[in-house]
Amino acid sequence: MLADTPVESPCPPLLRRLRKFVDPGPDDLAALALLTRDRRQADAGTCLLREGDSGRAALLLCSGWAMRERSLPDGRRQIMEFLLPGDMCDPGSFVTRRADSSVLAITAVQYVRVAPDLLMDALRRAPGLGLCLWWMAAQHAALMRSHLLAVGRLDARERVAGLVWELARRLDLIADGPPRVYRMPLSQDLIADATGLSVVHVSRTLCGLEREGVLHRHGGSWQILSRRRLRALAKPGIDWPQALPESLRHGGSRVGTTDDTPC
Amino acid sequence: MLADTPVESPCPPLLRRLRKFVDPGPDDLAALALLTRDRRQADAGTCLLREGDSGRAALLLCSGWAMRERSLPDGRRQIMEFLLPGDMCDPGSFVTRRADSSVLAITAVQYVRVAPDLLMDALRRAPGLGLCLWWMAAQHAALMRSHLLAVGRLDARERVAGLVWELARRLDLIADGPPRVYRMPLSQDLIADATGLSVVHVSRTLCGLEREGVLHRHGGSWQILSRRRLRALAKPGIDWPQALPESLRHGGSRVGTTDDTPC
DNA sequence: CGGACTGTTGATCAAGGTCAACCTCTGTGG
DNA sequence: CCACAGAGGTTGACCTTGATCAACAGTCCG
Repeated sequence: MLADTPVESPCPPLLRRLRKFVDPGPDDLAALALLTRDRRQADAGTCLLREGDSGRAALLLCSGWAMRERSLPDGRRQIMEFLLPGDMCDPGSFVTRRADSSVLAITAVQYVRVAPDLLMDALRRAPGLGLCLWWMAAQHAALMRSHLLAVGRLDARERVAGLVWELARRLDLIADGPPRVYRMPLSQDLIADATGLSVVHVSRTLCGLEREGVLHRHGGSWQILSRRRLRALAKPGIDWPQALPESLRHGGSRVGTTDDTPC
Repeated sequence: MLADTPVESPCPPLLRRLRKFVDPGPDDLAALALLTRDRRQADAGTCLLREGDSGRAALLLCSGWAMRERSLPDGRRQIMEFLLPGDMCDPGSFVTRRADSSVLAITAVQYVRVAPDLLMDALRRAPGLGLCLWWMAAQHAALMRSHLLAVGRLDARERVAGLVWELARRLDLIADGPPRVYRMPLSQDLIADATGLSVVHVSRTLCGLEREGVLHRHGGSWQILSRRRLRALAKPGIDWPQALPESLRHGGSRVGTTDDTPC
């Protein structure tokens, strides 16, 4: 049985998230722990995965911040998402020939590189893990849709506020207690490329929000002064992330049926 | 064995796509056919899935066009994607409590509603089906990233050209021979909400492209006059979609290992 | 024939981009 | 200890893209 192999603490932020929303069984957790053998680290600015690469592997971010971006020959670029500790960065690459976007470390990071066959193996042994991945992928897709809505239809204030709100919420999820001050290693340059604005306008917008007493920045520390107003600005929030539906929870390795026979 | 249950032709466009890129085994195809029992149809304008709904089911579009959109209380909306015949519209809803976006029929459509346990069952019996879904999800995610790049960093001409280019390519994939004239039931209103532009500006942009001899419209028929120039405008194309990597193909029900024992 | 819907065109306006100067840190080397 | 460089941030002036408003032209349909 997988359940009693020695478990070296794999990735606390991820576990915290999964426990809260998906409720994986002990076998699944053990299988997950086995995936995290190939630990690595990288300095800020390093490219963990380059657009066009064919080296197929999923990345699991354990500490630090990273981002996924796609850029054009002329220098324009769009940041697709910021990756926080506990984020699994596309297992989709397994079924794809070349990466369509790059992943860059924003700060120094620790991460795990998961090879395809390792994951496939784990999936076969602990089917509940598949559910976890599926859930993460679904949450991720919803987040991408929020970004698309933001960039396509919100104005500058809303986009910037939305980004700050999103990141604060995501940090809440992986911290044990929601902090009053958030550490966010974001240059305005990054915010601009994530929101589709220019650096200058991001500066203006942030100053505006600060002047109105919505938030306060100092160094890399962000404080949300008016949760209410920030949230109101960050429209597309819906309730995110959502827990796995009841019918699928408390199942451990069970995959969504009502009968109790394992596998 | 599933392989010899009678197969009522399920959804030709989907099969065409899968055969070309994923190469599913006979068991997988049979399992797929069994999923398509709950056939339905809907008129243009009908809402197939409403934002906030908790009814969890995947939709498989068999004929006609649909779209996924998300809208704000004040009327702004963003179209996330257009759904063409053969598109599977988020099996992600299975692991989610409420839909974060709506799916609307653009034309009259035929579609299949796949219930969660039906799919879960099929996945257990024909594991290769999981690979198909995984592949589709990965392609879909890449497409969403293209949209995000477009809306965030491309100008109006590039966005509109990009959309036309994308749709033409996708139509090619599900047709047997690439047509010289594409039927696209797109009002400029839809194009606007998909590209994050205003209707008026879409009109101007399209007229511009037409004046320059890049494309030609008449009624719902679109003709690409200069493939080269349209493609050049539609930057973010990468090569999409990508076939499944060799190591995973020709596997039928095998899931990415080299040994031949089934399951 | 009249209305609804979609597309086109012109005039005007505003959100946000661009360019450039300047400022504040922080770290580095003399 | 100071001088300096470089990165990131702020501010102002000006310009451009695309939004908005409004009028009008086709087309479809009862």
